[in-house]
Amino acid sequence: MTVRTRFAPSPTGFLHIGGARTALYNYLFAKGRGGSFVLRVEDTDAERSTSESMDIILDSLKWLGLDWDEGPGIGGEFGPYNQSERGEIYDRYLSKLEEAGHVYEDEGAIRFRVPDKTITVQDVICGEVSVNLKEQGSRRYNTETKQEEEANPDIVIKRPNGGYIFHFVNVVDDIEMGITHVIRGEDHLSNTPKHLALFEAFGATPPTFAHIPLNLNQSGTKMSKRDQGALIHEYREAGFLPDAVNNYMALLGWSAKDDTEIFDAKELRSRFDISGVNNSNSKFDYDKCKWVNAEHLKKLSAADLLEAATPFLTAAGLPADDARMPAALELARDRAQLLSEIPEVLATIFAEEVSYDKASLEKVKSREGIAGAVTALRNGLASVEDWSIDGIKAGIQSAADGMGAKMGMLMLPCRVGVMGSTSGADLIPVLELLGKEAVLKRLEGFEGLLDA
RNA sequence: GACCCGUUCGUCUAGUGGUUAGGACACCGCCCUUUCACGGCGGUAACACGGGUUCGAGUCCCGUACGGGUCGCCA
Repeated sequence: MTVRTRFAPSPTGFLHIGGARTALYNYLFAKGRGGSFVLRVEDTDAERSTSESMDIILDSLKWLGLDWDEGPGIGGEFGPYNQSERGEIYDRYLSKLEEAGHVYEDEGAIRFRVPDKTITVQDVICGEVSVNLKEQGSRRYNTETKQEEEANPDIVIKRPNGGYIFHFVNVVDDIEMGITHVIRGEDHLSNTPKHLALFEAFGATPPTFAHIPLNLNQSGTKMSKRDQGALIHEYREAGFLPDAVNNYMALLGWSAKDDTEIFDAKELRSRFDISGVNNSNSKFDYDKCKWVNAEHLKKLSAADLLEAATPFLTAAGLPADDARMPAALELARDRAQLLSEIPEVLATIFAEEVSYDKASLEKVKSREGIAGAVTALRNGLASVEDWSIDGIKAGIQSAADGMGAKMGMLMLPCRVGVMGSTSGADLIPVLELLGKEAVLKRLEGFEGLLDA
C-alpha cells in the first residue's frame, strides 16, 4: 500500500516549531517511502481562521521545502483541501451515522454516541493505550472551580450553527483522503480513542497512528510565541538555512543510531524512520540549532552560499554582485553560524573608509616604533609585484627582515591599519582581495592617524 | 482532581540483562595560528528515588516523586 501522510494545520496563527516538526516527520516518512504528503487546511472554525495566517503557514512550509503533493495551490484528486469547502462530504458522512443511529441532537448540536467499551490505540511510538470513553467522558474537570462535574461523554460533532467539529472532520477526511499514517503531536493521543470510535462507526479501517513527543522550551514548558526559535518565519530573517532547520528539528526526538547528526535534505529523507522516534519530550536548544546551521553553511557550494547570503549582504548595503564577493564569502563562512553574521565580517572589506576600533587602535599605538614599522610595512608591500598570497607574504616578510623582526610583529599593525580591528578574517587573503592600491592607501591613512 | 504518556551528563541523544554507560551542543583546558574564529586533542558532567525478578538491571515488574498531555459546541 502506498503511504499517504498529511499535515493538517489550523490557520489561526503562525507555523510553530512543533507544527513544523510534525509536518517534517510526515513529509520525511511519506517521501522516504515513495508515498504522498498531503496538506489539508483545518479551517472549520470560521471565527478563528484567517487567510493571513494561512499565507504565513504556507510560506513557512515552502521555505522549509516541505512541498506537498496534494493540497492548497496544487489541488489533487481528493480535494478540496480546505475543510471549509468540504461541507457536502461531511453531510454525507453525517447521514451515515444518522442511519446507523450513532448520533442524536442536543440543543441544536449533533452528538456522537461513544461506545461503552475499552478502546485500545496501537501507537507506533507510544505502544498500546486503552481507555473507556463513556467512563472517562462522563466526568469533566472544571478548571475554575477545580471540581469534577457530571458531563455528557458523547462528543459534539456538529455545532448548532452548522459547523462541523475537529474530531469528526479529521476522521472523515483521513478516510476520504486515504491517509495511511497519522503522525501528530502527543497532545492528540488522548483524542485518538474518540477518533477510533468514529472510524469504527463508519466501518472504516483506521490508519496507523504515531504520536510524537512534544517540543518544550528551555524551561520545560510549552513553547510559546515568545520563546526564541518558536516561529518558523523568523528563522529566515535570523539567517538560518531551511535544510539546517529541518535537520535540527528532525533531531528533536529522532536520531540516526550511528551518531551522525548532520544530514542534507536527501539524506534526511532516506534515513528518517518513524519507528526510531523516541517517546519523551525534548527541550529546544537554540545554540545547537545554530551549530547545525553552521555545519550546513560550511558544506554549501560557493554558488549556493552566494545565493543564500545575498539578501543579507544587500540589506547591509554590501555589493552582492561584486566580482570579489564569492572569494570574500569563503573568508566569512567559517566565522559565521548564521547568514546574518556574514555582513559584519565583510563590511570593512567593501567599505570606502576604514573605521578604526578604539581599543584596537590603542593597542597598536602603544607599541614602540609603530609609525616606522607601518611605513616599512607599506614600503614592503609597495614593492610587491605579484599581488598574490605568496607575493604579499614575501612583501611583509622582507619588511620584517629589514627591521630585524619576525613577520608576526607586523601582522597586527597591518591588520589594524587595513581593517581597523585586531580581530577579523585571515589577513593575507583579505589583503589580496582588497588589491594593492587599496591596501597601500589604507596604510597611508593609518600612518597619518598614528602621527596625529 | 481523573485518565493517559514520559524520566540516561545543563541540553539533544546512543544503549533493548553482563559496557571503563558512547556521541553531539554548551562549558573548561591545551595545541594550531598573524588576532578572533575554524580545526585538532583532552577534561568536567548522567542512568529520578524505593522495592522486587535475576548469578547479574540504565535495560524487566511494582510503587513513589517529578515533568508533560487530555478532560470544549478550539484544533
